Amino acid sequence: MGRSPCCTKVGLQRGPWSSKEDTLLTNYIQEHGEGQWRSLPSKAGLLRCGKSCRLRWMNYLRPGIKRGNITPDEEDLITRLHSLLGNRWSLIAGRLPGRTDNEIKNHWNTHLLKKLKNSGIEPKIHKPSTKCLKEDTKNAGIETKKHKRSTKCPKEKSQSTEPETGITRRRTKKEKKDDVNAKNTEGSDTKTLHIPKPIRVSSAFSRSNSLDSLLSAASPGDDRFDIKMDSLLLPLFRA
DNA sequence: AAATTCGTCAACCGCGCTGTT
DNA sequence: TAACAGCGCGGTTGACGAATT
Repeated sequence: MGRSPCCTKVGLQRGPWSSKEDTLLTNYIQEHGEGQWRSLPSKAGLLRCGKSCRLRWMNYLRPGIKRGNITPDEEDLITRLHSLLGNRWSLIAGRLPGRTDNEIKNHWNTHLLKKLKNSGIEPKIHKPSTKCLKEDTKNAGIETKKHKRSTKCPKEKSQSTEPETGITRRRTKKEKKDDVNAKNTEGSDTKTLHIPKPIRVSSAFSRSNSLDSLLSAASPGDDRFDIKMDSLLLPLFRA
């Protein structure tokens, strides 16, 4: 489908938000409500794109947002939900009042991932890490967009595309991760499996963030139900 | 003290979906 | 039914402070 850029980037402010911008956005939304993100910036007097405004509101300015101090209970819940849902951060966030998908995603990537690895658990499948589990993971229905994007040309980044000069430079985290992945697969005889086109489960039913709505949206016998059950419950049955 | 590396997280990017025309 | 607009999502980046060398 035809798709125009979300905004013309010329003349728009980027980077961290100032308190003045926060105030403008908050005031506007309090007066007019959420939505119409595309036209919101000009109406609110902001030099930001609509997406940026939405993100700022959803993650930081919205009333009831908790910041930091994720409790052990919350961590436990995140871990369990991740074992059920995979990287569906918005669904996971929906079960944690006051937490945003972005915060949970960050916390997962920076804290929980390490924690699980340190305790010998493969975070992606929530089982003890063993080589033979690789194929189970791929069949478990937990799929990410990364696979879909793998054919795209990588975005040009001045830092990461620097030619070999012999000069030490700071490596991006992606490069580091790629190194680890390369090491892990080195000498591996893991076969490339055909993976069916990933299905975005949340969108297959509704845009609600609610796990309950996801679970109740389809009924047994419905194709969508089978997909949903595979996606959500197979990892548990295999445990 | 300076240089380098690491860790964190706010923000950006691009894709795909739904709704509307 | 195609084209488009708007939105939400998940992956990734990069700035910045902390820790280490």
